[in-house]
Amino acid sequence: MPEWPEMDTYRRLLSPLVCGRTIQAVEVNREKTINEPVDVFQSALTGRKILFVERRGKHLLFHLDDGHRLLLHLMLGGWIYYGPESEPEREDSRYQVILELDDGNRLFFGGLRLGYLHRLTAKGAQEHLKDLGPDPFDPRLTEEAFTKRLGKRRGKLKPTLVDQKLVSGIGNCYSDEICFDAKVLPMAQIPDLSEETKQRLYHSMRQVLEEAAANGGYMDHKFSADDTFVGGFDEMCRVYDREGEDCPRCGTPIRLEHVSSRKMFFCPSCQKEQ
DNA sequence: AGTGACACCCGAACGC
DNA sequence: TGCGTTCGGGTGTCAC
Repeated sequence: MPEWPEMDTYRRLLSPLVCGRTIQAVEVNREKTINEPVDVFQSALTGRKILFVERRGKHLLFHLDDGHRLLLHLMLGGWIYYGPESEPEREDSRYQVILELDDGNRLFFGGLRLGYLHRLTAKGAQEHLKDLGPDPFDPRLTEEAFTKRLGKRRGKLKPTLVDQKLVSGIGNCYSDEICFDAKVLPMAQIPDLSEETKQRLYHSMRQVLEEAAANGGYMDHKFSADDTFVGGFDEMCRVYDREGEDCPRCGTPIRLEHVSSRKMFFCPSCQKEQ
């Protein structure tokens, strides 16, 4: 669920808090979340300094002072919490991994059912991310580069937008929001799209992701005790999870359809096939 | 190359 | 209310 805006929000919030901090202790409550034996993971991380935090697509990379990286993917329903103590209503055991920092705060990784936190070499991390497409805001991904890239694809628009090889970071929610903003149906066939529509998709992609990130994305977990920012975009979604509600543009009820077990929310009136 | 099916996992939602 | 069952959703992989 966490997509580009959610992960970039985490990166922005975490960077000033954890850069330069040393990991003092590591708690692992679910061994499958990590990629090596718990004792190896713990002793390798203890004493390591976090240099900086990088986002690649929906991944977060914590760069460590020994050249290794901690690679995080929240997948479905994962979240991050930061503070001296966990969220009051949540037991520590609900968190799969907890990193204790040298300033008395802790980084809590929760909801990692399919998500993971892997300790990798620089090479290992690179290998893991080798198939990721460009970032939506990569300066090399110009309007022309994007429309060309999209134009090479066949098939339906939505499955292509969520394909991390096309552009990295777009998932179920924002693909629907982008299609709505660009006034095109998510089930439209890419070869049918006009050049203008592909150009609109490019600008909608950047506009929607930027607006969502500026409002804290749609995460439903607080980042810290006094956090009122994360999740602010939840009520700003135009179509996602709004089946039956009025389209904010034309008033037609939003429709939900499934394509290969994937939800698509759209306005059947003001979003078009081309 | 696109499409669909499946496995992974477990909290949440649902049904009785 | 409470217990058992089903479902969802990103990604990787595999078959067609």
